[in-house]
Amino acid sequence: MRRLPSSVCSPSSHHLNPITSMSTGSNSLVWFRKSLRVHDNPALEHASKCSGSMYPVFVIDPHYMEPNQSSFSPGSSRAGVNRIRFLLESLSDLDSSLKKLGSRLLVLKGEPSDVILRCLQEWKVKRLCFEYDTDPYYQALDFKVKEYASSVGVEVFSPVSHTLFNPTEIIDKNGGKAPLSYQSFLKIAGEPSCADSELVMSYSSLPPVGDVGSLGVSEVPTLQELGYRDDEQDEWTPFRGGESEALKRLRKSISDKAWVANFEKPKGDPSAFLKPATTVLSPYLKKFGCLSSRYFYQCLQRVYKDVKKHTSPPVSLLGQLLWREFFYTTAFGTRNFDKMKGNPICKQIPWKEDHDMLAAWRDGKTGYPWIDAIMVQLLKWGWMHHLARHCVACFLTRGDLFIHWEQGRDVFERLLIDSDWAINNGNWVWLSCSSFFYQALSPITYHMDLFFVSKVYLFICLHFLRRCFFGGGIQYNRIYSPISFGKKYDPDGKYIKHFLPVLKDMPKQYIYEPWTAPLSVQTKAKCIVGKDYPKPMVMHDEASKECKRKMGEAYALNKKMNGNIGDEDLRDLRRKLENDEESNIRNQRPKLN
DNA sequence: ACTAAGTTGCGTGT
DNA sequence: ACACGCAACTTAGT
Repeated sequence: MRRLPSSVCSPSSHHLNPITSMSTGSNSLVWFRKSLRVHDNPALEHASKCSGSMYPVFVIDPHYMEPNQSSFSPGSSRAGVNRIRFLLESLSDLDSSLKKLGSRLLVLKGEPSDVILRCLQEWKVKRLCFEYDTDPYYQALDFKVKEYASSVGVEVFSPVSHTLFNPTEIIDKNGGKAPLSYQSFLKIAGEPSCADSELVMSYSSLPPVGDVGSLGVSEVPTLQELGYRDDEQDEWTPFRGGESEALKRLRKSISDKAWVANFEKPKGDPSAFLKPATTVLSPYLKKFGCLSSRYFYQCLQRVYKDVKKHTSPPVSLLGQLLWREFFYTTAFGTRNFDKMKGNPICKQIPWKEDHDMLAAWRDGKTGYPWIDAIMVQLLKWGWMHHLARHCVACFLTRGDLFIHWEQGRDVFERLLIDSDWAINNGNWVWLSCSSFFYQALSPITYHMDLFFVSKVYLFICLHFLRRCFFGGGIQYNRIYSPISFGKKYDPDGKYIKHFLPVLKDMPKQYIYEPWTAPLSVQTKAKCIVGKDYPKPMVMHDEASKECKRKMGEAYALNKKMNGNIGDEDLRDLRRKLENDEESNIRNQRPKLN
């Protein structure tokens, strides 16, 4: 077995009690939450060093897992069936890996801190090991568990191993604040400690599980045993959960060295679904930790070493891994990160509350096939390409509907198999132009040293100065078109036809705008717009113009108030914007007729 | 006060 | 494929 650097254990190393940590021959409990894997799992490794029994535990938390019939799609109120299934597959895979090593996974049900406390008592555990977690839910839960454990003399080992960096350390290095731009994050973060350390990838055997007593331990349950139905939908996610699947997928991705070396995120095709344009490693990395981010990092570095030229962050594959780190750090270092109100880095914007519009977006019934197909892919697969997520998020918020990003966030959080608290919230804040939205200058800055050479460079100089003083443009003006964005990748609409079969016979010149097709064409395609497929809920040109205007006013107010905007200010602005909108419509009406 | 720098748009033209 | 006009920012650091 190979050792890890001690730095990975840092956040709670002060919990190492010199008296209890000497108690060899005692029992240990490894509590799995994320990190549903054997490889590079420091909590498991530490627990396995006990010379008594080791109890590997997973707690089924009713808070997340209680079936809810009144949700808009099958699942619990917090998770769709796709993600619950993905979790159960991950647990089964973990259980079978543990069984091969002479152990097994013990599944218990209940409020996790209650369950863990009972386990500690019943099994006379002396060492409790679980991965450190920055999500607010686990911060509160873990605090309770640690309090109890230290009060009864149980050693707690809680290493940072979900991320490459320790968010606490990065925030400290940055003077107590989370860095707000990717570039500044990279500068502060530097090299991760796993860059030159050996990771523990496997074991020859694990300590045996002791007597489990009367605590209601079970095997990994099935969907049906948990009370879910999966016969209500014809298509489900093609992605299977688990560490074995994660490692298989990783090996397949990195075996194509040229593909890894040339990976550039903004160039991927969001409409590719038969063979997605990205690795689809996110479900394995993010939510359940079936794949170690540190192992992935080392694999990428090995590939980069072997090739002459490769892309770099932010667009490279490594760049994607570091985006995850960036969002974890920012989310951990920001108060009320998942809310607009009371969030110091979030613009206060008078978003609309409109349940019907939200439901139309959520159910894939906006009347824009590109948007609806993406939302159907979310419902069916629990996964979409990153840029496809951008399109629907922009459409819901600042692009067309002007609905609150928190409501879109809730839908994603429930349905995505890779949904992750920090990354999901971070991306919604970003896409709604509520924070971190700055735009780089063009590479023309590189010509600075040539300014004096000729008239040509004088021109470039003037151009540069203009760009410099007036900036690269603010992003709320840059709206993804629900018609043309998809078209440039998939002019035939294959993606739309797969996820919206009602449009499968619509000719390709109308597939992105079926309401423009003559009635004879709609009849022939057996798809009458307004009957078989909805009419567009807003006209994009007008709606996006309206949104830009509202964003402009909201930004101006934020600037004027220096970010200190109260409920009343926001209500007044909302009223003003709505009045303006009405009078604009009134003024336009005569022209339209 | 000033400067530097910040992940990924659209429509139109060649 | 690439270039241009569009409209005309905000923050952190000095």
